[in-house]
This record gives sequence, C-alpha cells and structure tokens, in this order.
Amino acid sequence: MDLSKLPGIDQAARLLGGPAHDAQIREAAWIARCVGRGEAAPLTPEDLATLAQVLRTRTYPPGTRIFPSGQIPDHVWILRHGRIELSVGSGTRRTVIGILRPGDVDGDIQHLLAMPLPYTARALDETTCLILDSADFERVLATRPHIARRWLSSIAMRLATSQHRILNLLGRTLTQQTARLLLDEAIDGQVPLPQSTLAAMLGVRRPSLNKILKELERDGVITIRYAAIEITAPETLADRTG
Amino acid sequence: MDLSKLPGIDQAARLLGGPAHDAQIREAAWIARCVGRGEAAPLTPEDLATLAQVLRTRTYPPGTRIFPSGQIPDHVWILRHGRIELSVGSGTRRTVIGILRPGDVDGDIQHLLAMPLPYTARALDETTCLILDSADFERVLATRPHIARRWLSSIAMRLATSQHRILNLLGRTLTQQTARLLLDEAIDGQVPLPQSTLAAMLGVRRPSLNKILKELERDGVITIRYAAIEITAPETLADRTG
DNA sequence: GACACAATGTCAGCAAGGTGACACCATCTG
DNA sequence: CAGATGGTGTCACCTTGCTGACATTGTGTC
Repeated sequence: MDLSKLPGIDQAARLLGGPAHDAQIREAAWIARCVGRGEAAPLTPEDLATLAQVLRTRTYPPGTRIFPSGQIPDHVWILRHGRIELSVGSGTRRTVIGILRPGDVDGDIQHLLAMPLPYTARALDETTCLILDSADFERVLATRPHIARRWLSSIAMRLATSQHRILNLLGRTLTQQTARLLLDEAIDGQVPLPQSTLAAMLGVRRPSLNKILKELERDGVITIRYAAIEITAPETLADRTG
Repeated sequence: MDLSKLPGIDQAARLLGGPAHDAQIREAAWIARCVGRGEAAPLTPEDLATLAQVLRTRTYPPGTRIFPSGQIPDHVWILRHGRIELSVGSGTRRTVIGILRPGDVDGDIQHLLAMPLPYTARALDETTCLILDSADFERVLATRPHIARRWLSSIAMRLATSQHRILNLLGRTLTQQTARLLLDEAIDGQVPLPQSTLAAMLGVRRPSLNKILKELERDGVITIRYAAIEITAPETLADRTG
C-alpha cells in the first residue's frame, strides 16, 4: 500500500516542521491503520504527530527472544516486519498461543492490567518493531481520544480472534481443527510454518498432525512443502472445517 | 459492597438535580467498577451522570434467549444479577464459550467491529441487565475519555481471560483442564453448574468429564452435588492443574 | 560437494476419550 | 404425593491421538 496516500500525512509533516521526521510520521500513519480499522474514528494530523514523536524502532535477528514470560513489559511493541511466535513451554512440548504478523500489537494488555506476560515472544524471522514506552502509551491514550478509540477496536479484534480460536478447539475432530487453522493462518494460500509449529498451535503432537496433512494432500486439498503448506483447494478445505 | 461509599455518587446526584435519579446513578457507579479496575482513570461525577442518563434496565426469566447468534446487536448489555451462558450449537452438543457473571459486559465487541454475535446468549437464572444503546455507547466513548479508558481495561481483561483459557485447552490432559476450569469458575469454593455445562466448556462429552470428577471426589478434592461442584481441597486441585 | 541442521514420513503399541444407551436420583410443579 | 424434568452414574465397544523411535529428505554453509 502507498503510505503517502494516507490522509493527514502531509499536514502532520508540516506540523512537525519539515521532512526530517517524515519517516516517523509514516510509521505513525501505518500504526493508525494497524490499530483498529474504525472509520468512525479517523486520526487527525495532530494524532499522527503525537505518535511519531514517541516511537522508536528496533530490529531483532531470527530466533531472538524478544520478551520473556513472567515479566511486566515496560513498553508496547507494534510489529512492522517479520513474524513473532508467542508460546509457552519450550522445544517440541511448547504450546503456541499465536503468531504475530506485521501490524499486530502486543504488550499493551499487560500494561493495561499490570500483569506479567504469560507467554514468551520469539522472533521467527528478521523482525523490526516499533516501540512505544508504557508511559508514552498511557499519555497518548489519555490525551488523544481518537487513538484511544482505535486502540479499543484493536483489542476488540484480538478478543474476537481469540474466541474464534476457542470455538475451533472445542469438541472438533483434528481434521476440522487443522482445516480451520490452515485457512486462518494462510496468506495468499500459503502457510509458511513448519508442521511442528502448527501442531503446537493445536496442542497436538507432530505425528498426529502429519497424518491429517497427508490425508489432505492425498485428497488434493493442500500441497506439503518444506516448512510450509500450500492450499490448493480452499473451498474443499472450508468444507472440512465442519 | 456499599455503593453509597463510592466516590462521586453524591456529587453526581446533585448534578442531576436531586434524588430522583439516585438509583440510576448507583447503577452507573456500579458499571464504573465493572468496566475495568484501572485506578489510573477514576470516573468523575460527570461521567457517572452521563452513564446514568442513558441506561435502561431489563430483566429476563431463566432460559430466555437474550440474544441469538448471527445478528449485530444494537445495544451493549451489562449483567447486573444472574448468569448468562454464551454458547454455539444446541442441546448436549453445544459448546460453551463462557458464562457471564454480574459485572460482565457483552455486545460491545460486536458493535466496535460491526460483526454479528458468533454465539447465542441464554439466561441461566432470573437475570437483570443494564442496557446501553449502541449510539449512546459510541457517544459516551467519544465524549468521556475516562470511561473509554476503563472500557479499554475491561476488554483487555476479557482478552487475557480468553488467552488463559486457550492455554488451558492446548495439550493438557482432561484432568488438568478440569482442575483449572473448576478453579477458574469457582465462587467461594462453589461451581454452580451441571456437569453437562462443564463438559460443554471443555468441548468434551459428559461421561468423560464424569469419570474425572468421580476420581477427584474419590480423592477428597471435590464434592459432587446436584448441578454443582464444591471444592473441598483447593490446594490439591491446584496441584492437579499441572 | 560435504556437512550440519532442520523438517518430514512412518510405525507399532498404548492410553484416552467418544458413543449411545440405560438405570437411577433430585428437584420442582401441580 | 405423583409425575415431569433434568442431572448423575455407568458400561462395553470403538475411534482417535499419544509415545518414542528411527529413517529419510530439504536447505544453507563452508
């Protein structure tokens, strides 16, 4: 998408007094898209400028433990590039709560509730995050109603996703769960995750998942690749979700 | 708790010009407690008055379908008395997403995201709700930053609960899941739900759950009653959560 | 191309949970 | 107090997923 077409960018740049902060403003505008899609509450140029002033960028190599479980994070992070795995436990017995993709936000819940992170965040790829210190986060929420309103939508969306996932886990066969998981995680028909990770997302062992995947491949619904699944017949897969 | 001790009630009553709206203000103050516990954002008397002006009360007999799935609700409801079951499917094959208790809020997520309710809401007891029309909800959020801030905490808490539940479902034995569910749902050591409902919350059939419960009872951890479980040894039960 | 590493494919035996059915018990209503 | 309703206890049989192990294949590096 073309960020320069976002409303408010030019005005925001002028507000800050020049193109020096241009990149930051673009980042802020990008957050605006990520944090809630509520058209009811568009961000003003001032909102964008406020966000841009307090953002930092940070990159992590693949495999980095971005945040360990059990601590209260002192900042909120917004994923810009790459993927982050949220998991509990380690190795092949871990369970995966979710995979963050560009645009996803984390650490805000724990700040709002003053609770420690219940999972560990690990970079799957080379990853860059936008960092917002907790104090700045609080200040932005308190002084920028539009941003607060969007953040509300962002958390609401995560809650809806989480409930959807619970529904998929309860009282369904592994085939049904697998079909739905693949559809949920696919981007352009590709699910770029190894089978061990997919198994950890369903709380089952790899051999069990592998059996289901081979059945689906035999039926021509998916193609199994190295550390990835390709969905070749999305409609058939949808049928199998029950 | 003694509502008359809540800060702001008296001032709010005066703002509204007398004791006529006293009950409504008390309801609003009660909401204030329910919607987020953030001491960082206490509600002002004006906030309470705003809430009180737009609230309606409604009661439902037990068994009522309060809201059917598949529709976008036109109001937000806050549970005052009784319990509401959120479920998908019907009869013994339904799966239960959650049980709302006094203080819980629902319908706001779907309004924020303009999505239909993915589950059916059914009253388990004689139930009274405080009703907030969607338009009023939106107006309150836009004009009362403190309320918006509290609502943010409310949704954040629901998200944390939801993730906690996913963790409990993934890769754990039924005994572990049952132990955690009982601890999570207990009030004063009592879980006033029939076994069929508990089974539907774990996505498991009643005979399977019954077997686990009998084991726990044999070990003196719980007592099985009619449509209820009493936890007699919470520490032992906690040990069994894994 | 040789190597290390990671991911996939597979199996036989075992444990856990589903199925459907039926008897029995608690509670409520009339 | 009698019947209706709904909750609980239990069973034999079957299906599903786990266990742990091992062989094989893909990918990137030196």
